[in-house]
Amino acid sequence: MNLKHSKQRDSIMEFLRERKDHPTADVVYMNVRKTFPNISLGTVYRNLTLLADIGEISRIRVGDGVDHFDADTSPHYHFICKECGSVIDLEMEDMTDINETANKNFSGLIEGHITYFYGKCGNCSTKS
Amino acid sequence: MNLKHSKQRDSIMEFLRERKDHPTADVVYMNVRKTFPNISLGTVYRNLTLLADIGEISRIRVGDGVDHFDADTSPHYHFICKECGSVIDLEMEDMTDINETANKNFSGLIEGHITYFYGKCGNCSTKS
DNA sequence: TTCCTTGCAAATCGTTTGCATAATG
DNA sequence: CATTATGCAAACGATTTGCAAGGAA
Repeated sequence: MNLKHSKQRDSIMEFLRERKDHPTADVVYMNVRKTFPNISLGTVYRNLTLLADIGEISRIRVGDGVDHFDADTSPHYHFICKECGSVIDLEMEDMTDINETANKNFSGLIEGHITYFYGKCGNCSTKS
Repeated sequence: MNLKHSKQRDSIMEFLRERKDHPTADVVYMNVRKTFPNISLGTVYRNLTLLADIGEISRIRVGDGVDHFDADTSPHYHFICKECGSVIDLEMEDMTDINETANKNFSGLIEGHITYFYGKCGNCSTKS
């Protein structure tokens, strides 16, 4: 894959890096538009997909029907608040051992797992 | 919620119960159509959503952009093959303890987790 | 000058919904 | 009869794609 520089892509990366709340494509679009008023949603999607493909960012699917994106590609777990829907990083050790547990009665080959936790975030659990 | 009987719904449930490969709405539609040629996709979606809401079946989101459905509502983990995309039940103990692990450095309240494993299924790992 | 990237709009995909009619209790 | 369920088609939201024009190497 042959890449060329693009100010739009840089701006998307930059925005993603300064946010730790895993924005959606639309949120990226809204914000990058402050710098590039003419950028199109298509361009945002194209770049997010490209960046995810080359491993610069990661795509997070938490089952809310919308893809979230994260500039932090280091392995870590996510928490999703049932109330406000926010996606939060969790500070906990990696559970690579559960792959082996899962492999015990399995005929194929387990290479990894995706886990996310849900409940109420700090904000929403005090309010109620 | 007030329910009335419907042959279409019965047929959907029946089909789901005899399959353990977690079919998508479209697959359900294709198959139930053998019995009810005039059934509409809308009806299939309506019933799958209804059945999932009342807990008769469960909706599985594995990040492939399509919802899968499972007549087995008992808690269990799933495996998704990277090659063929099939969704397979795993026989392993429940890992409720990881909720507490995750809660340690977290300010909110963790109520549960969703985990799925990925890799190559028995079929696809022998072929390659 | 090559060919990657963009903006725009149309298209696609999975899913939902409004409406008039049919089936159920 | 009162209501829920259906079939159909149109509507939807998120994402992708074709194309002609713009920008980087």
